Amino acid sequence: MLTYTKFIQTNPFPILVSMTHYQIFRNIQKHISLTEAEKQHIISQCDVLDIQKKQRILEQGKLCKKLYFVESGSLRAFNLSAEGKESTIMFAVKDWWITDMNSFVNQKPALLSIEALEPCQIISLDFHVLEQHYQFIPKLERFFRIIFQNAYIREQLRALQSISLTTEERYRQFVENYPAIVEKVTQKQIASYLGVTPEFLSSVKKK
Amino acid sequence: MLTYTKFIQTNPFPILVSMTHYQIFRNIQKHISLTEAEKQHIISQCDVLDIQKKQRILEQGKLCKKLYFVESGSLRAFNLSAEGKESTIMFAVKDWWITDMNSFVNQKPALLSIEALEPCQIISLDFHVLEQHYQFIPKLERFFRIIFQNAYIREQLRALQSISLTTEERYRQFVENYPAIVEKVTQKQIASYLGVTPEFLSSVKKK
DNA sequence: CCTAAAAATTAAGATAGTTTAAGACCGCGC
DNA sequence: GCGCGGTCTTAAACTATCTTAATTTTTAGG
Repeated sequence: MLTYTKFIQTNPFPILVSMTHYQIFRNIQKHISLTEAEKQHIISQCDVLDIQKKQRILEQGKLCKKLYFVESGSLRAFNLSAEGKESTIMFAVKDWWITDMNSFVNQKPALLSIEALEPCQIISLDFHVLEQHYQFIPKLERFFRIIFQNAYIREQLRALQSISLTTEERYRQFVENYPAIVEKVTQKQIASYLGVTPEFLSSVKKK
Repeated sequence: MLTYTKFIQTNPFPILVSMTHYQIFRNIQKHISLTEAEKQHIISQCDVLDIQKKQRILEQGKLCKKLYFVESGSLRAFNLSAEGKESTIMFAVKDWWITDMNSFVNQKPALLSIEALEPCQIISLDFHVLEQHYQFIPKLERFFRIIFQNAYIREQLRALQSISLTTEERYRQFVENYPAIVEKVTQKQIASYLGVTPEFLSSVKKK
């Protein structure tokens, strides 16, 4: 096994910077532990991107080749229907993963566009690079097993709420569960996440 | 590595039955490969259950300790609201996994009851046993990573459809995506999956 | 084969949500 | 400091969906 010390001795890079300042590693290490060498290896294969407000990192209809982690800022993933109606699928704030997972995993055209709500720093992982990481750092399988497990649980709860609760109840739940998001997004975007018109959400809130 | 032949020679069990007749291993081996010894190990820690129509394997409000795989038959997972309204979260037919994942993973009270729609043979995996399997057969992390990844993709698509499509469109999608399920369940249950009343679904179908 | 119970259909009146349109209120670039 | 575009609110008319209840059809069990 490649230890930290051994890595330093054999390090092809002149300087080994500790990776602890990256939020992404704090995120990963909530579930598995990584050596400094592994972190160095991972980050060396990532792109760290600064993007502006309204900039899009994925365009509906294209192939999605990247998985994104949000170091700072916030983004929105949404679908635009043939009739021009936007439906927000998810918001991502600091410390969240985001992509069009179906497009990323199955290399199908994206149903979603992803757009920055404010200036963001994000880390992008390429599809093929991630597949290699799974081979060389198998504990990443465990990490993403847990990530997807939680994502599945969240989405299933959302599906339940969306078929069983009234709009008012769903709005309350949203505000309660995601207070950090409520502060960053417009009411129109919340409406498009709940699946109602902004006018109707406005009238629901009045009560 | 423990091969099949070597396993027979050292097998503590008097008879080694090939496990290929279990659907669950065909399911697992869609994504990873298992040795006969590993299959034997896994199955020895499972319960294979035969349950009758209408029998419940999970009751809303209780702790869910098991993950289920459907060898044959079909089941339904649903939530019963305080007002007495049933919402169907998922159907599971042959070759599907089913449980209240939030309850199973986080050991919280179940939001769902799970009930057989017909006589079923199911395989049940205990929570703690699965955690041990992850340790001793790490490739199971990969298997469930893929399973949860697909489950997440499906649920996210469902969430999108439920906020963006009309009832008629969602009904069409359901029939198209799950023809095997449509044949086994009542229209009332489909309505409760789509989040509409049976009366309304009936009137939608008339057109 | 018969019957009771559940499911499906139909229809009328009530509620939830949309559409359209108008006016008030920003925040931002010139 | 002005004007422009996007957002939020309000309201009226319209459509989708629910509720209730009655009627028919299907199903399961003895």
